[in-house]
Amino acid sequence: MQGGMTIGVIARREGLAAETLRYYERLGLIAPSRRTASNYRLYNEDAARRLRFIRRAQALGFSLSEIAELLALHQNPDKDMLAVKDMAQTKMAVICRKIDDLQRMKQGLESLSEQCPGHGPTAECPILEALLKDDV
Amino acid sequence: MQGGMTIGVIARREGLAAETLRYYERLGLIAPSRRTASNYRLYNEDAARRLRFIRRAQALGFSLSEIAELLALHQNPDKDMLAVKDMAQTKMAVICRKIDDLQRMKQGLESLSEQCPGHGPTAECPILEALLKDDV
DNA sequence: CTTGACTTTATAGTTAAGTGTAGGGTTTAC
DNA sequence: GTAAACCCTACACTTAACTATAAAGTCAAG
Repeated sequence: MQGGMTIGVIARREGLAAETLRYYERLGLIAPSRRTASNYRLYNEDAARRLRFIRRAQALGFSLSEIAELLALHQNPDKDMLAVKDMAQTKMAVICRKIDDLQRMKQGLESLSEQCPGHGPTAECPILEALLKDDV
Repeated sequence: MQGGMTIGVIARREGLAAETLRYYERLGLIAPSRRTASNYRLYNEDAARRLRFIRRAQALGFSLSEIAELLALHQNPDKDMLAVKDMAQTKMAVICRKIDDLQRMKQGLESLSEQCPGHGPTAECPILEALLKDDV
């Protein structure tokens, strides 16, 4: 078995399950560089680099389909890096909105929590009362 | 059809789909106060209050199963409001961690975006290069 | 008395990113 | 030469919160 890593070897090296690699292949994210006579996938260092790309891009909040787009942009010499920068900035905007939403949730929980004495029957719990109250 | 709202009426009033109400019922979140002779669900104001409870609790980041717990706490006179406060504080901690994660993503995207001149072939894009680079 | 807008149940599909299984073939180590 | 560990495909399952469908029954208006 020379000239490449089998799926188990590269998966172990990159900290993924072999099925995850096959899944990524179905999505068009990575393909083995070739197959053995017995149809085993063989991967090279380029595949390992792509897997690290995927991991890092996921850590920045990109979905697998967005990562496929990013990889396609990288592959295509006619494309401009503006497209990449645009994706990064769009993603930043999405993340900022999520942060805002979460901060609003946090503040809501904080102010309700402050009103709760912390003991007594739940029927008098100010948190539950606030959630149940009639006014919209 | 007196003495209650049919599923379509309360759903429209609360801005939900009727199927969502049936779904909530399967999860044990709300039940109609009674059924007509022809087996139609009938809801009262209490159900409407519960639906608003669900909506507000969702807006604070609680899952439907957590909301079921909250409603059960409210129903049970033997329970203490400490349990509610604990859930609120646990949820706050979860939200804080999510905010941290997102802030780290945002900073990563920001610093990569700053390095990108914004035009030129994608092969030279510093964002893609950073994601692809060999060192761990 | 029929048409259309409701309602009922049970069941299946959606999204994202995997994970698990069945039923087979292959390679490696002893 | 055989057992363990690996690989193949195809398909089903997972979670959360819905959403949609089919096939049937009910209700209100004209």
